[in-house]
Amino acid sequence: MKYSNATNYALHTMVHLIRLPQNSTIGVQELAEFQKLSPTYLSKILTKLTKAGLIESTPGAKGGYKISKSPNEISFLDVIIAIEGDSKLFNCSLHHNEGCLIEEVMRQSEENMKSELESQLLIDIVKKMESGAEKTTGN
Amino acid sequence: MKYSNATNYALHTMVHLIRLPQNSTIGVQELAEFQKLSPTYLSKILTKLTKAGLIESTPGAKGGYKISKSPNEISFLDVIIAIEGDSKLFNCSLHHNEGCLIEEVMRQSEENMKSELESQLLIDIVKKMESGAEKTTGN
DNA sequence: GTATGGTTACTCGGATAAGTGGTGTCCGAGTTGTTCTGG
DNA sequence: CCAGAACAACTCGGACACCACTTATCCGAGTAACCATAC
Repeated sequence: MKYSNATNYALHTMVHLIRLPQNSTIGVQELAEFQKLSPTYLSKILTKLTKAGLIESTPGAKGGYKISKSPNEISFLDVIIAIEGDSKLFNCSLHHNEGCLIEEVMRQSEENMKSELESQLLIDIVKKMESGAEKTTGN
Repeated sequence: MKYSNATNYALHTMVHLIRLPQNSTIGVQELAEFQKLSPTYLSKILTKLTKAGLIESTPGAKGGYKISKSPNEISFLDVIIAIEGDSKLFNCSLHHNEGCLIEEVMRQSEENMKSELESQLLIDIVKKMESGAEKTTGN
């Protein structure tokens, strides 16, 4: 069990977008270049983020992507669900008479993780980065 | 991101083994039958549990599997690591100047989940099952 | 100068393919208990 | 009755195939800004 790399790219992209001056857009190639991955693949990820309502795209020349919601409404969990989907991590395939006790425990542990991810906002990361090391552009 | 089915099978098998009378062994086919999966595949899973030191096998006729450690020392996390491995869920592939802040958050949320799984013991599930519904064999 | 058409710079989405890991089967090898057989 | 061999019931491990998903590429379509040309 691992997060897909797409989740990694999505999170870094979101942080990058939040750091942008408001209402300015940025193209796929520029986003791809700074993460050292192909623009075509990144666009797939951006499509998912768009469908989740986290970012929005303006087509045509001078087009690109920008944040759709207010930065302090976007949590880690939002981005992760946009990429990974929101299906449960564990599903008991056996058919029990009633609820599976094992599944209950697994679900509880999953909730513990998600509640942490839900409380962590991307804007906090950005603030830390900008206060911590100003000289480095380090996304 | 999902747990593999093998983890599901492993957990149910462990619970089943714990419910067995002490020092009695049970064969693969019997374990496989009650979970409705092929013995050959289940043996792969049992091999992993054996290597993790959770169960032990006695070869030859009248052989089979049994719990290796005391039941109240076995947590959910032990079983999960035995099957899934103990690699981190999230790895930042970008090379930053220093530690990745995103990775830090992800790691923290993972720890929240693991600490829950570590505190939950299989024996607690067994106790609940035996006190709750005695008529049903249903694990 | 204004309108029209073409070019360019983008996003969008489908089709496709390689790579990887989970799932599952097959088979041969090793081990131990049981049974059979010869003395 | 006893010893040793054959057999059966198991686990163990490697090799292999299949399938699903991730990762990644290519290409055509749609859209909007920009530019050139003609009137």
